Amino acid sequence: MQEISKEKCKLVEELGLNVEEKHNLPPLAGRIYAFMILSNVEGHTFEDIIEITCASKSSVSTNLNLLVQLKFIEYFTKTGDRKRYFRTRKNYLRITLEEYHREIDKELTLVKKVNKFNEENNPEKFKKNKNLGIIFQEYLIAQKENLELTIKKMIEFKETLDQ
Amino acid sequence: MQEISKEKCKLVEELGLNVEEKHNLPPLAGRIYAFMILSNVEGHTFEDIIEITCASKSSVSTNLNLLVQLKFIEYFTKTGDRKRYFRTRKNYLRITLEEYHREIDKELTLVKKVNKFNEENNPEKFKKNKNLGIIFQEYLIAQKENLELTIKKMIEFKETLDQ
DNA sequence: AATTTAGTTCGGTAATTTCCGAACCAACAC
DNA sequence: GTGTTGGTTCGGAAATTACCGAACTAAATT
Repeated sequence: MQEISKEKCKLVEELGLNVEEKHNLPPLAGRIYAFMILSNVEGHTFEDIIEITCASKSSVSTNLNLLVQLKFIEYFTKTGDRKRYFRTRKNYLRITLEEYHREIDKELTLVKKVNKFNEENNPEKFKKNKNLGIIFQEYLIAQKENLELTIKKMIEFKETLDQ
Repeated sequence: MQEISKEKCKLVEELGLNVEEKHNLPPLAGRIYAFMILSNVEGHTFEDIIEITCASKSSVSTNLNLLVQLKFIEYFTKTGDRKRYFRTRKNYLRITLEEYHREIDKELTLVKKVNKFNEENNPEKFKKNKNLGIIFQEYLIAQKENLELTIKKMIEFKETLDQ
């Protein structure tokens, strides 16, 4: 039985909501993941999660498995103990950034297509606005580069430390 | 009665989906907005939109009003004509960026809170991961700065041109 | 006054999502 | 074998969303 502070509860809700919408997860998955990010305990059991989230066994099972499958979390076991112990993966922040990267890439491809389309089909109307389209496109490129740089930084940092 | 190319139709769907999820709009609103972004006609009537989207009067009404209210589009009228003519606002790209900016800002505030929480409450576990949290935080700051720069660029560009 | 035009409002339905409970399974404990 | 622990699976309930049709309004037209 774990004691959880009011502060942590509030932060779990807030971070959970954010996780949920950034990664398009069910609310419960967001809360579980948020809780693990904010936890100092190395490994939470199935039972823990049920208590903390006040959700049913079935929902917790489904959402834990979803998070594992999406590689947001992982579990380990202890010899002579049937329970699973869940925790965030060590590289969960990098995973997040890599997802953002895919998103940006998709948006950039689309914006390029839109700009090209408007340049070809609506030259009168978009002559003046074309530059804005290009500025937008450049913004996305800069963002993508920043992402790539950050991902590289994270990998380097990790590699000098553990593993 | 407007003729719309296959290419445009496909792009409307693709861009519509993107708009829908980036701005959290109903699908129909996304498609309407996407269609206007890709249009060379200055001003589409209510009837136009119904035909193009194959949606009902009520849905079109609701979603057009939503888009107007959120300042994504605007309408003008012609003297001696009861119809409204809808089009994207001239600054619709800037509006988009400003929305992204609010989003990033929210995320940055949250990430700072999370980092602070973990530093204070989970020092053992997060000692090694703290730096990753900070790298993530710095990534968000860089992104925010890029956004601010781009918004400024857009405003400057617009000011030298019209108005 | 009656009709048409341009659009709004409201009630309800269909689709989707999220969660729950109950039944179930597999492994171990007694 | 019977019970308990740790968890999965499945059917359905509840909530939410997106859309539609029908009835409505308000202005213009005949």
